[in-house]
Amino acid sequence: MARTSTPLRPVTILEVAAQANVSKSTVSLVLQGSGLIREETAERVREAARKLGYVYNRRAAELRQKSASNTIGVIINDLMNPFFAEVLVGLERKLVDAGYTMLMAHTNEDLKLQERVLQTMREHHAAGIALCPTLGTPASLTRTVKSWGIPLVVMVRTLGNGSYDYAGSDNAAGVEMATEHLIAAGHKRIGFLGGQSGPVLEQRLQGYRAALTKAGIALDDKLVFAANPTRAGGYETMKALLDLPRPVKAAVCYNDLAAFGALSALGERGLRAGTDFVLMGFDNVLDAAHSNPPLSTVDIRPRELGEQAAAILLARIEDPTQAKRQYLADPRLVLRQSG
Amino acid sequence: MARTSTPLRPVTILEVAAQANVSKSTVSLVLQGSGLIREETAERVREAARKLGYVYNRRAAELRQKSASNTIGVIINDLMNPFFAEVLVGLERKLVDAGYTMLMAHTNEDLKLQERVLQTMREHHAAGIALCPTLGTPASLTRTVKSWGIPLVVMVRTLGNGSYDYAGSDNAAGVEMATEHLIAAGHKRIGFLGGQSGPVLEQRLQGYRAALTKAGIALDDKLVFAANPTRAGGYETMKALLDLPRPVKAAVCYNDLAAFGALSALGERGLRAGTDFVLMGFDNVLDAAHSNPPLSTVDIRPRELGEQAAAILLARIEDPTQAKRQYLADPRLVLRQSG
DNA sequence: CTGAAAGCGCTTACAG
DNA sequence: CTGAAAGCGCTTACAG
Repeated sequence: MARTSTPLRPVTILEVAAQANVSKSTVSLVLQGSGLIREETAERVREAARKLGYVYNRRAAELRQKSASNTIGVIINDLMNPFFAEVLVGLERKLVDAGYTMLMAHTNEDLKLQERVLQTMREHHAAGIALCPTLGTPASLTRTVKSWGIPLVVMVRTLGNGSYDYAGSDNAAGVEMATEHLIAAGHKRIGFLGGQSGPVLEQRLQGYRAALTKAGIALDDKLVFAANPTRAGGYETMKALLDLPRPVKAAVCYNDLAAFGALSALGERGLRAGTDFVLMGFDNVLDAAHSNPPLSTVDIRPRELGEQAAAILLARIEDPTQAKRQYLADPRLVLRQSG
Repeated sequence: MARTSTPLRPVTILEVAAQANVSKSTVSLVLQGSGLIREETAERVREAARKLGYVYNRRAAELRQKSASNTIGVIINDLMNPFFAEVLVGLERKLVDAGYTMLMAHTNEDLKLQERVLQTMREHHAAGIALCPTLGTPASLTRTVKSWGIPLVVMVRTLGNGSYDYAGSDNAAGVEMATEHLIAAGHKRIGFLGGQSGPVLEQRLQGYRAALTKAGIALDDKLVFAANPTRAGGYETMKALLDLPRPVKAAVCYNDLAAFGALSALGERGLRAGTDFVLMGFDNVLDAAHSNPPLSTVDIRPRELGEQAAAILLARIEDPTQAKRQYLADPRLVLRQSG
């Protein structure tokens, strides 16, 4: 009777060895693709494994080898933001290409949860961790993870001034470009919409201020509205901006998501972005090309950012002693309808 | 000298045992939270573990127990679609609450990749798999995974007529409601925009046809435009619809994403959804509340869908013999500006 | 090129 | 309540 697949008693290399008439060491060598075994024998082993429905037991192998697992932990703080979804896709692609599997966790800006998933990844012997840190993460975290012996790449948000592997974007330069673009179009009163306090907001705000300063425009605090970097945040702050006694006709947003919300608010007031009001986003998520109207924004290629983060992490796993690496996406203005 | 954290030689229960002056069995029992050990002893063990920086070695434990890992494989076909991102967030939340870690993979509609990640999850001894199948996945896959001894829940897309755990939505009923809403508003020529061929498109199209039939409106094939369920797809098909010789002023979209693209096309033509044209989406992703204008759509609560999928999978893991379970999100119309 | 033996870090009966 | 011993499925020197 043919052996049907019974999950009850998984096949081990011992059975494969018996079937192929070799010792289990030989089977092990073949499975690892060692060149030490005669091709004829190797084929017989592979045949036996196939026939018996053998499944490689990673845990046993890793335990014996005392090696890290082939998983990489990825911690994202806000998956609902398409920017992070795009980063994630880029990251994942590179990781599976390199033979890794992704352990994914979503922290939703919850520091306690972040601690927990970090611990879990440690227990899983993750080969590396890509972390987009929750707001409020202590700068010492990079050292902590290092002390665990796990390579780490920090993404998007910086973590203090220490030196660590990092993939992000030049936020200040990007927003400065966007702001300058509006200034060049003749605007003097330019709003800034959205963004939670944190390193990224600081950097982007700095770019905003730099552009104004260079143009000799005084900073007007009443024009900057912090808010959650969400559609809702952009929507509310745009309405607040439009309600200002002295009219404003231009704004740069913390990110595209906020800009989409702002577009919605503009529409609600019967205003059309690009003609009645000029608006700049930041990120250039896929959606920006097909919003209503299409969004002018600062392109930092989210997907490539994820790929670069993966490349840095992979290189670090390869060589733990190499110098720290940084990738800072070079911001590029992409002009569409809105601005 | 105090022991500093050296990742080089991980601490084992043997060392903890020595430190606490007990045998390693006792340590093991304490770590598992067994009530067999006197609290005083247990505390001494925990103290020793803490002091030595002991990290639980899951692999060794799982290997010995021959148990599944505490990971759950989640396979998503399109993370760029906020609908799936929301499903994922709901799913992940429930999973970590139950003490699991998520192995995440993105297939991007690539069948070969799906096979590969499924194998990987098998090798990892995933405790369960939540799969949103790639288009073209054979219906037999549910049986295959079952034969591996791994609980499976299928999400969103059905997989043949077999009986299996499933979480999705009542697509036909949802689109029928949306279409009826447009008919009730007096429209007779109603477009259908976007959607790749597959079970979901079939179901939604069926709802569209059912509503027309009930209202005694003849189906006009020239009004249905299949396309990728993306913003670009919605954008292109809306333009094609508007270019039809006989004007059309209403459409239901395959999903919200396509609807957003359609909104963009409408704006480009100087048309305002809600007044010049009425448009319905499907899904009710978060973005729908703040599009320009806010989108009327069919709410299937993506996040809850993910939570339900997790609940079904968790229940199956708990009791592999229980009857098949299905969750079909009950569609609800949410009317905003566009329709 | 192949086989016998030890051991990765845990858990689990089994005695005591 | 605690300890000694076996074993999970692999890999890795070490002989031959």
